Amino acid sequence: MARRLLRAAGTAKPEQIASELEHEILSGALGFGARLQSENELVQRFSVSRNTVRKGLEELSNRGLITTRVGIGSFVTFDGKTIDDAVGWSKALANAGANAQTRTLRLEVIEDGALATQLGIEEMSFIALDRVRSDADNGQPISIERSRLPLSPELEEVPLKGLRHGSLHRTLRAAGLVSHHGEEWADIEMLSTEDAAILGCAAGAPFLRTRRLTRMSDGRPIEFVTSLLNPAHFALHLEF
Amino acid sequence: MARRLLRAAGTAKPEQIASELEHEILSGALGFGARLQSENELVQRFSVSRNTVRKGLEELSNRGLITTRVGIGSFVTFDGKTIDDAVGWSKALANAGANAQTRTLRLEVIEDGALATQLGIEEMSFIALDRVRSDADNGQPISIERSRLPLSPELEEVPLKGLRHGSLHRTLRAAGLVSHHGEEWADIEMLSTEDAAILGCAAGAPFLRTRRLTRMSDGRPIEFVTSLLNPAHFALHLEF
DNA sequence: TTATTGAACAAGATTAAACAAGTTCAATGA
DNA sequence: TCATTGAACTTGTTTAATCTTGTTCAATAA
Repeated sequence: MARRLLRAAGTAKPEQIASELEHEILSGALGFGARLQSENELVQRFSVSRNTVRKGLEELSNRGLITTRVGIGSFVTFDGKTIDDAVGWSKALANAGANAQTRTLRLEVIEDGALATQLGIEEMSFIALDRVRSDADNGQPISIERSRLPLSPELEEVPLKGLRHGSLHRTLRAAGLVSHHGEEWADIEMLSTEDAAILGCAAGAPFLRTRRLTRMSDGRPIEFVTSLLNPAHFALHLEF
Repeated sequence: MARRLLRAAGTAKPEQIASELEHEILSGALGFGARLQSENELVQRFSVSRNTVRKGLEELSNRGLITTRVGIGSFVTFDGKTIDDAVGWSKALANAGANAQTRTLRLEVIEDGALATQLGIEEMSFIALDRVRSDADNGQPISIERSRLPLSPELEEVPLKGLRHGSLHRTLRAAGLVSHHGEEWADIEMLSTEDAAILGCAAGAPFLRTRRLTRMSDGRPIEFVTSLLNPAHFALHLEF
């Protein structure tokens, strides 16, 4: 809850609770129809009084996210589309409204001690998923995404069976890996010769590079993804 | 505390208290979102009256370091690492830990119908504030920031009197213009010859460009700022 | 004169407790 | 088998006490 508290710093407790639960709903961790924890359970979880919990739930009810029924509990009644492939904090927008095609470059298990150290975990095995995105019209590659997922029992079958419906987000959700908070970096990188070959650009061309690390609510890293975006096709966009 | 008191000897008590607390905030002892001691606790800590404590807190609030809420307390709302005077959601981090110097290129009132149209407002007068940031060590320019603020009665004196404490954030805060939400875009721009001359780089060099629009809670635009950041010195960083 | 104090009261936030009322489910007994 | 009971859960509602900051004002000290 630490991250959420940061965002809601200086606000009243009911607002912090509403913010935390709203995030779980909008991120899809609590899907349509799901039952929230009972008020007494929330009392223990947030270490507040029941009155305070109830004010938070009332706020969520006012926002149209949940409905509450006597003797039963509170349920998610928000049917809006949850944002696929990550939370709605920063998205890369294609300038050309072109449809993008995705091609998988590789999907396998790798060992990466350096990344494990960087993430502060012991597990050195990762699922490596490299994908290249292309303009559906002319077939020109416009971005590369390299995902690294710490290998967990829930994900062991992924390299064999592939992604669920071709979506990494759905695969992670099905495995119970829901992103809660994280970090993103954005800077400029000059293309290496290998990447330039994949992307059909000149080596040394400046590309927008984003690196994103998402974590679970307990801080365990879920995914580290590095994207190379053709600046002619992409800009980063963020609403706050 | 002894040293602090010595340093602030001869100044008013509220100022001493503000100075002491400011030091704790700037040093990181009180991080973003942290709650300050209650006023009654501060009364005991500094052995002054509550009115005096409150004056000190009011001073900190004016400096943009804390916000205070009835029935809850005072909270640190100063991020400490924001490169520009803005909300602490996306920050450009200098790779070199160098201190940055800021030089004002211009501060005047301009007319910009295109921008007014883009922002969806009728007022075509803006305060234009262009600043260049330089490495304090070697004096090399590393970024340009161009702010455009819709001219309002509260801001009419700014071009004449300058910024409050040299800070745009404090000036806006004093004018009651508090940013509530907004948008940001980030992409790559090749330097124009004029910008290249200011920045001491070659024309056509790829720079990180961010454009940010902040609005008040009622949707009125407060500031539109375009930044050009030297990719050798800056990366964008976002926590979510 | 000015800064500071001390005190009182208002108003918002939070807690803790008690009780009412709706739901579920298993045990009970005819 | 079937209806009933009752315990154990749920949310709904109210109350009082205690914490917080907001505001005002007269007394006091430098």
